[in-house]
Amino acid sequence: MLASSRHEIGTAAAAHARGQIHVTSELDIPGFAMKFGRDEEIFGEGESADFVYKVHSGVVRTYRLLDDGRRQISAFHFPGDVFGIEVDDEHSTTAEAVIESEVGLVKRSALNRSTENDAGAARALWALTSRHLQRMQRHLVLLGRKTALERVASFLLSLAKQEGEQTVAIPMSRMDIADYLGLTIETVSRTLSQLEREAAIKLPNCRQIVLRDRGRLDQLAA
Amino acid sequence: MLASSRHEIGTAAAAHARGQIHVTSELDIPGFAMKFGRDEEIFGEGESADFVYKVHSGVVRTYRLLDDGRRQISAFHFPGDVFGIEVDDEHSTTAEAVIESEVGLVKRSALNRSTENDAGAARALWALTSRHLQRMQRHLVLLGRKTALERVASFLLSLAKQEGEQTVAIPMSRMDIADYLGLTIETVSRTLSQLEREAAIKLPNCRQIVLRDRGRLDQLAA
DNA sequence: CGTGAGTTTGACCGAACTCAAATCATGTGG
DNA sequence: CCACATGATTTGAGTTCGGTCAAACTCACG
Repeated sequence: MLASSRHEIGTAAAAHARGQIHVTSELDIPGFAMKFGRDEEIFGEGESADFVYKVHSGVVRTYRLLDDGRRQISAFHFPGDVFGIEVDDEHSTTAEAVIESEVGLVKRSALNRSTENDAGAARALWALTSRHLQRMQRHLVLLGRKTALERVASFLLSLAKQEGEQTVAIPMSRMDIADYLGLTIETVSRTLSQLEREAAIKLPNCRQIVLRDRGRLDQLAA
Repeated sequence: MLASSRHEIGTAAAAHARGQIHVTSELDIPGFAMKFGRDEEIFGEGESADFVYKVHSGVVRTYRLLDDGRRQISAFHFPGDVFGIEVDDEHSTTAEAVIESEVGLVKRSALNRSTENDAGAARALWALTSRHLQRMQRHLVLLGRKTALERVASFLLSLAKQEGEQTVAIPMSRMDIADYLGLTIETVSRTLSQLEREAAIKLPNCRQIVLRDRGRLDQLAA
């Protein structure tokens, strides 16, 4: 149940202060980009929310931690996804790179300025937040009402949608999947094995999954 | 596991068309108010999202339904809470009155108009959505990582915060609580009984709970 | 190759679920 | 006002799904 120990190499804000940045332009608001290594923290829960982030490449997880180490990953963010938006001054989750990732940053102050003049920008920001909310609501059903088999099937399909391919690369560890689906790594592993026995998928190795019977998965995803 | 049958007396939009409305002003945007009886539907998932709603009195639940009837209540809305905000044209959840409730309505078109001119209004709308998102994230942890005891304790405390009193009125049924916490009614009931045996609470009747040892509840809520 | 983290598998356990019966609450008609 | 009918809640007994603990396996890296 305990989340594995994570090394905190530094936050985006800290690295920014250290000058480890690559300037670029982003969206319609100027920003810059940063690279984060595997498991590197992008921002921490409770930290000052000075930036909004966008995945350029790689995968990012955002999560909340309970006192005793139980972890709930609220979302994985893929290229094109924006994350770290907050109304309050503090981040309500921690964000880490799942694999080496390039992330675009926009200063929140700049964003605020532009939303005060530009109703379109304001609406875009709201729309992003609202999409997050929709994802959370779907996730809520999954965590509250679905079986392990259904959770894993839903997860695989959502990954497949990301990739569109027949064979899906799994960028995250079993621990990440478990903490996202509200299961243990053993249950995730067993469920994948079961799906393979049922010939719904094939797993050549633990980071690669071939969808063999998408109908079966769709049925399970409900 | 099946949600109990619900009678659909009509939607807000339909009633509006029938003229069953009480005109009033709401927030900084003019709107009107409606009364809904126990279990009456306010809007349905997939229906056109023509209004945004605010609880004046009573309690409202919003939920999603799976094909086979499994239900996940995403939130209870109490007086002062705004619900039914959508970016898309369709409601992503169903909303029903838990008890007789008076609800304020604002036309979305009016809201859109005002957010295009007024950056403050736009930000207020975004802030509301963002608060919903925060609630969802906390709920996510509860559904994914907490035990039945912890879920029920968290729920009681959140109700108590609504009321601020020592003795808490429970407006919703065990079924509602179960579908909110991702449990069964039997588990909810047993857990409440256990908390009573532990002297953490007292339940004079099934719709009334006295908080006896808030420290214990806080500890469980983690 | 050897080492160690990550993953899979096995055996067992326990929290929550299911099914069923008893109890409580609420509203209705006599 | 009481007695009953109906639905909601509680309690009980037994089951099961997913968790825990432990061992075996895999694979990437030095």
